[in-house]
Amino acid sequence: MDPNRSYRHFCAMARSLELIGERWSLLVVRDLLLGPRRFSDLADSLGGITPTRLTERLRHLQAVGIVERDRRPGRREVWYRLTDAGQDLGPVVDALTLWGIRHARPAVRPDETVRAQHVLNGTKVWLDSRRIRPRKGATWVWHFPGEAYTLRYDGASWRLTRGDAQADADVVVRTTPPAWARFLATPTSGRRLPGTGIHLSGMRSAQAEFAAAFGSSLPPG
Amino acid sequence: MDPNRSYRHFCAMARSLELIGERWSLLVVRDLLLGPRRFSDLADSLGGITPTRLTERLRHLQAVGIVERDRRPGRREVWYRLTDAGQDLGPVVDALTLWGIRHARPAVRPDETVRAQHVLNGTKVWLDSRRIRPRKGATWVWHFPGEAYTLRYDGASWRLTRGDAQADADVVVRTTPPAWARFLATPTSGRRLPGTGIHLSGMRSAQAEFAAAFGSSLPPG
DNA sequence: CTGGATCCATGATGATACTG
DNA sequence: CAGTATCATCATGGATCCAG
Repeated sequence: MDPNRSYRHFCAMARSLELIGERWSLLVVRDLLLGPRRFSDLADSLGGITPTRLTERLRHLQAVGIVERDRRPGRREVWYRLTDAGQDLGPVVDALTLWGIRHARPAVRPDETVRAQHVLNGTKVWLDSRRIRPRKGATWVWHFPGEAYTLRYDGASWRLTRGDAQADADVVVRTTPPAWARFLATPTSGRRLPGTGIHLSGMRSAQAEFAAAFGSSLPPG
Repeated sequence: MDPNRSYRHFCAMARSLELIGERWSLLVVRDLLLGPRRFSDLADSLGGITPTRLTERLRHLQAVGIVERDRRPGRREVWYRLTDAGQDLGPVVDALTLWGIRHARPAVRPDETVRAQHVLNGTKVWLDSRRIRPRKGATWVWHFPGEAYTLRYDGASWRLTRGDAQADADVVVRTTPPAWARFLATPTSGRRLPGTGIHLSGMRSAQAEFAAAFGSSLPPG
């Protein structure tokens, strides 16, 4: 088992792919980008990966300095998190995400699992690519059953975090991962907000700005 | 042989990786980013790939709309080039290249082939990441034995093209791929220009700007 | 329940040789 | 020049089991 098979090119991209080019590796990084996760969190959000494979990938990512393993004394769980080098893979994930949005037909397939984090990362990359630029600090919160995510515009780009921004949300979206996924997969011309399984709250002007960002408009009244 | 094995995630990045995540695929794209190449050009610049694998990757990239195959009537050669979707993978290649420069120890290994295109793409990404911003239109040309490459600053980022920019070069670098690779792999504090196997020409002020961009300075006189 | 390990079948890749 | 053919090896998935 030598996942480090070299391409033998003097090429920085080839070097990167020698470290994170195997199947699943970048998906593990993607799922750690918003913060530490346990083995079983990863196994769940990665869907089809087998425990063997996940163990192997985590060990390898740890060996090359992308992932750190954190076991607190007295605690049974093991938390995995990204090192600084791992966090620096964010732009790689975003570039692949943007290309996928543009060229890889992002319709929801019937047999797919839909995770909130993945859908919202797509939302973030899409907003960045569309140059959606509200006032600095604008904050939109998605409430899904059991979890919440926040997108905040920092004046230059959008930032995705896990959890609820509490009081300072301009818009709160209540929906489910599949409902929001279907909305994103709809061409802008066919989008309606609020829509099936999507409920908005917040000041009307903020809701209108939100809807406009996604190519929709609010119904009158 | 099903290179489209789905991850079954509703995730744009996973979609992308289903199309270009297999070994060699992104390296083929990388080598086509500067223009069409023949099968044997690719086999050469990709070094270790076997003909079977290269054929398979090209067919697959063609099937998913990233590569086009072009055979002129009466000609034996087949030219491969990127579609627009393929060209859009440029940011993915650049993001991986930048990560590799920062985190994947880009020293030249003894058994590696060093291709001018790969080294200069690293040079381009490095200049972009360092925010090296000369006047708009600034043009630096590298002359290697048998081939030439041009880097030009367009006011926002650096552009790499194959071939000589002819008369409007501000600086011309005469060197070899390994010599320039060793220069790039040297920490900025240890770089010297001109250096071993690296010869500069152009107005002295332009040469000084060039050297400064790479963290070096010119010797007095 | 968390975090694995093991076994086996199959898919993906590499090495080498050869062809129109 | 642009591939095929054949065979060996490596990587991955599926299923099952196990220790703390």
